[in-house]
Amino acid sequence: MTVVLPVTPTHPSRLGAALEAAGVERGALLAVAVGDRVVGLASAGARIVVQGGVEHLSAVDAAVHPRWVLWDAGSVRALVAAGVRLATCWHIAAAHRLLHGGWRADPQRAWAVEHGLDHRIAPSMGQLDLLSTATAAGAAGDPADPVQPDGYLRPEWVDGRWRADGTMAVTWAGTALDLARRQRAALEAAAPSDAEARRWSATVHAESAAELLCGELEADGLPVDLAIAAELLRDMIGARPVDDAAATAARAELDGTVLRHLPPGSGIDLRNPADVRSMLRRMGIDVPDTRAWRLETLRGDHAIVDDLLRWRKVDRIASTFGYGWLDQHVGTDGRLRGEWAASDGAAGRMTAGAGLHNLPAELRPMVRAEHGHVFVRADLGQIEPRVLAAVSGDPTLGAATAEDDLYLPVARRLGVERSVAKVAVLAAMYGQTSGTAGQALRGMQSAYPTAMKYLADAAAAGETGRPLRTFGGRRLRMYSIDGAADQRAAAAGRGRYARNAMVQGAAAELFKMWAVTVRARAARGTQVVLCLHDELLLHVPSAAAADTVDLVRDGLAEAAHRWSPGSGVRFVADVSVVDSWADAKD
DNA sequence: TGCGGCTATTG
DNA sequence: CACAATAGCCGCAG
Repeated sequence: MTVVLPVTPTHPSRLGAALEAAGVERGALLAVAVGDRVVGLASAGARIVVQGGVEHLSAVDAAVHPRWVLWDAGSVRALVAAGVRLATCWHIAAAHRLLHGGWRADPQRAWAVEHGLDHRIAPSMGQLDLLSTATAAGAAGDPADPVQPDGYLRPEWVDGRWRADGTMAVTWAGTALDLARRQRAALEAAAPSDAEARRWSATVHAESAAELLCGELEADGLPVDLAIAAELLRDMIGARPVDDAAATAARAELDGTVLRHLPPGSGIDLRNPADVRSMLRRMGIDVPDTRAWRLETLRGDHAIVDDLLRWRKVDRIASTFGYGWLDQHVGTDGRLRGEWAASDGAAGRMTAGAGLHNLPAELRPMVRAEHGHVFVRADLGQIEPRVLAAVSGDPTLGAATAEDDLYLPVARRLGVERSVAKVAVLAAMYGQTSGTAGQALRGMQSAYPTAMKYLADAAAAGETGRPLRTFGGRRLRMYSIDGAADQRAAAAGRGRYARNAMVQGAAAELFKMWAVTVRARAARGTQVVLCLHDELLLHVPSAAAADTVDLVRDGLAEAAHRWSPGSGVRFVADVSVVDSWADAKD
C-alpha cells in the first residue's frame, strides 16, 4: 500500500516522523531522487514529496539510518555538493557492475539488463528526433509512467524530466527502488549458497559506500602545501616561466643539455622515440627501444645516456606534474582534487585522476596536513598473497599469514631464499612463465596445491572465455579475442588477466570494505583524503590521532571478518602518524 | 580530431 | 617489463 505524504520539512524531525510512520526503519531501502528544490522519496510503504532542498537528509539519515537507493555517481555528486553525507546506500550502478561486469552502468542499461531486455537497442534521447515506427510504438502509453509499454525506461525520464516536479520525483525514486529490489533478488538467485549470498551482499553494500566515499574524496581533495609545492618544482624544473616566450626558451635550454653532444642543427626531437633511437645509434649505442631501464645499464658507454635520462626525468615532471598541473588541480584552498571512480578497470579497483594515484615520490613532500591536523597513514602488508590464501582456502598458505612477513614461512617451506619465494608467489599470481621463477614455481605447486589450483582454474576459464566471479561476487567478463591475429597468444593473455583479476579484484573488495568501515567509524573532523589500492590516508585533528590509529586497526579486523568470516587469514597494516605523506613510516 | 605506440609514474 | 592503472607527446589516418 502506497501512502503519499506531502511534507514541507520546516524541521527535519517532521520528515523523520513521517518516515517512521510509514514503517521505514534502520537498513530499509529508501530511494531518493534529488530534483531542483524538490526531493522524491520512495520506500516499500511510502511515497514522500519533500518540498525544498536536500539539506535535511543528513539529519534524517542519522535518525532513521535507511539504506538510501541512488542511481549512479551523478546522484552522489548532487548530494555531496549540497553538503549531504549519507552513511550507507544501495548504489544501482555499483550493484550492476558487480552483478553483470563491465563498466557502463547508466540507469537505462541497468534497468534493461535486470528486466531481461537488450540494452543495445534501448531508446535514448538522441533517437527521439528521428523516431522510427518501432520505437514510437514502444514509447506509447502514459508519458507519466517512466516505463514504456515495451519495458524500457522513457529516455526523457532518464534525462531528468522529473526534476522540477515533486510527483514525478517520487515516481522516479519509486523506479529506482523497484530496480534495487530486483538487483537484490538477482544477486540472491545468482549466489550458489547462503554464505555466498551474504558475502556478495556485503560486497555490494561496501561498493555502494565506496561510491559515497569517492564523491567525498572528489569534494574534499588532498591537502597540499602550495609553498612547498612551488619550492619542489623550482628545484626540479626551474622557476615558473613568466610568459610563453620564457617557457619556450627554458625548454630549448633543457633540450640543449642533451643536444650539446650532437652537431648543431641535427634536427633531433627528444620527444620522438624514433629520433632518440637514431641519435643513440649515431653514438654507437644500438637499442631496440629507449626505455629508461634499458638505458640504465648503458650509462657508462656515452655521456649522452646520463644526460638523456636526466632530461627525461625533468621533462616528465615539467609536462605532467609542473606548474600547469598545479594550477589546474589544486584549488586556492590548497586541496588537490581529481575525479574518483569506485570500481574501475579489469578487477574493480578504485581509480583517480589528476595524478592522485601516480604522484612521483619526489613530489609527495608537498602533501601536508593542515594546521592543527596530522595524517594517519595506513597500508596493508602483502595484501595479494594474503587474499589468495583467503579466497582459495589453502590451509598451508593460510597458516603462513600468521606471520608478519608471509614470505618467510613460504621460503622455509620451499627451501629457498626469501627473495626467491616472493618472486615465485608473485609469478604464480601474475601468470609469469619465463624467467627465474620456474624452479620455485614447481615448489609452489606441491607446497600450496589448493591456492595453485584456484589460480589455474581461473586461468583456464580465462583462456576459454568463460566468465568468472571474484570472492565478493564481482562478475569478470572475458573480452572477445575473435579478431586477434594470434589466437593462442591472445588466449594466454586472457588467462593471465583472469588469474590476476581474481586476486587483485578480491583485494580491491577487501580494501574498500576496510576504507568504508573506517569512514563509517571516523570521528567528526576526520576525512579520508586518499585511497591507493592498499593504502589509506586520513586527515585528522591532531588530538584525534591516537584514537584514529586504533580505529584504522580495528576497522581492518572488522572488515576482514565481514569479508571472509572464519577463513583464519590474518591481515596486517602498517599505521603511522605523519605531517607529510612523504614522511617515513613509524 | 581520434587513436595506437612509446614513455613515465604509481600500487 | 609478469598484473593493474593515469597521463603526456608524437605520428598518422581520416
